[in-house]
Amino acid sequence: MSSQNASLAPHSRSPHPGDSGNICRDCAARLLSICDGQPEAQLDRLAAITTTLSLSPHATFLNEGDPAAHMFNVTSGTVKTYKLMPDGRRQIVGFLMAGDFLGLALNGAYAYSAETVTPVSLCRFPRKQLELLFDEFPTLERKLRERASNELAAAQDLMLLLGRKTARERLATFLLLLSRRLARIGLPANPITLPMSRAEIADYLGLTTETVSRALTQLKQDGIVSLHGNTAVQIEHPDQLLHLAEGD
Amino acid sequence: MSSQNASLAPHSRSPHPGDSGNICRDCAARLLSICDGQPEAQLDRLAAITTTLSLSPHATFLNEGDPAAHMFNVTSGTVKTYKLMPDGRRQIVGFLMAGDFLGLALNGAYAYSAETVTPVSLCRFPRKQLELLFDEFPTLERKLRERASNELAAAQDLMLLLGRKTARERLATFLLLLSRRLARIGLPANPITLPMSRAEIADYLGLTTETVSRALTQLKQDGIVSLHGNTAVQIEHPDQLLHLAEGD
DNA sequence: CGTGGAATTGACACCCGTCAATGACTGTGG
DNA sequence: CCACAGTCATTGACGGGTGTCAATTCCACG
Repeated sequence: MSSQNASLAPHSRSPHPGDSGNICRDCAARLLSICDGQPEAQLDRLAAITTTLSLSPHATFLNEGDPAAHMFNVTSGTVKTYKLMPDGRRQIVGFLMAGDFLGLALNGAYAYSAETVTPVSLCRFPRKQLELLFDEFPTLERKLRERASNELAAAQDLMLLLGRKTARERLATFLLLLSRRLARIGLPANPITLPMSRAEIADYLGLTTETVSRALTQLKQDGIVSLHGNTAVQIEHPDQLLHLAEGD
Repeated sequence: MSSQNASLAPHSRSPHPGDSGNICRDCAARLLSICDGQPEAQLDRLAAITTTLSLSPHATFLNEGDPAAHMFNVTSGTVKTYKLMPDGRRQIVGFLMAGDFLGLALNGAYAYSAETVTPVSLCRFPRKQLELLFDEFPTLERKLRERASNELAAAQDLMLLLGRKTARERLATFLLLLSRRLARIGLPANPITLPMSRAEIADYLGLTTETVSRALTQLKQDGIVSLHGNTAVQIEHPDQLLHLAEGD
């Protein structure tokens, strides 16, 4: 049951002659991605193997266990990557935004599934061809290694969260992480606009939607945050939120 | 309070002339590590910047937040990497054995602390010089990227465990992981010899020692495993253990 | 064979999950 | 512009799994 994905809508804008630039050189997410700092010549080569896609929300475009034929770069929107247990329990292992790379493979198969949260645009690279480019351009491989290291560090932070933090602390940590992340990609950091649902937050934090809701209400009642609608969260006391997140 | 570590005992066996080989070429863990498949010339260069260390158990040799001056490769024994919260809560993010690489940095600082579990020997590389070697030998960087990818996949498996599995399932998963890991480095896979204490298992699985103990007793009473002393665990029904680990 | 730390076991409390009901948004159609 | 429906979020009552605290028992080591 791979790719039960009706709304995948490839806008195959492969580079064509007559363009003033190429899709990589003009990429809005370039400075955020592994393409940052790559010389023009390499960008041209990269563009030649790139396909850009636009997906609607809630589209599964990658299934855990499927042969890892492609790698991706998110250029806009939010993607969730997750793992499922046979009985349906779900753990979201990452929310990916502009500049983030995905397509991690283990023995040639994807290690997780991926689904869009919002409308998303991404670049798709054939895995084999991208690996060949790595051989040619070590700076690209360097970028990817650095990226992998950062993700590993983030994963370990999440392990601490999942293994040792209370529901309240998890939510506080999450809000701060998201705030910083949004800032990095140039979106407002303080009235945070949550791209994802409570259920998705819960699956990321190892909780239930009810517990997320209760924890959020509690933060609101403590005056640490305020809510405006379901998706806007204003952090009223960043310092208190930080203390909460770190558990002291 | 960096390196409050009395038992660090560097046996500085830097390479010296007259040796039949170099410390990397003769390394017992070479085939398991990032050094696997590297040509002789690169191993010589690597050996030139390598210091080997022998540490006794429970030695902290790396502190979260300290400047990341070195990177390490475990050649024998078991190391734990962990993160601490201000109030003392601990999450072990990995047990590292022969062939494993550590020294992950975030903004030039270590992302976790590391402590020996058993007697350990490791190779230490100055970070700066190792990075220079990466520039020269892309195959080395490739190895490291692959390693980082694998660790990321392992980290995500652990996230699923920490976020969604019951105590019983966590322990089952742990025993299977450890069994496979021991096999890979050439140690017996079925009567598993646990290098770590119950408390360390607990800090890895996001539980308490009491819960680990209870879960283990339960597995024993179900006839799925049997215990011989505190450190030997025999898996009687690998299939049942596997089902348990996956939650069905 | 004795000693001390580690592991196990027990009693109990509490946080969070479960199940269920209510309430609040969003978008659609009258 | 409003009414309505459907989905999502919140709130409540309750139970269970795991943490906490304490007392044994076991085991490795001298």
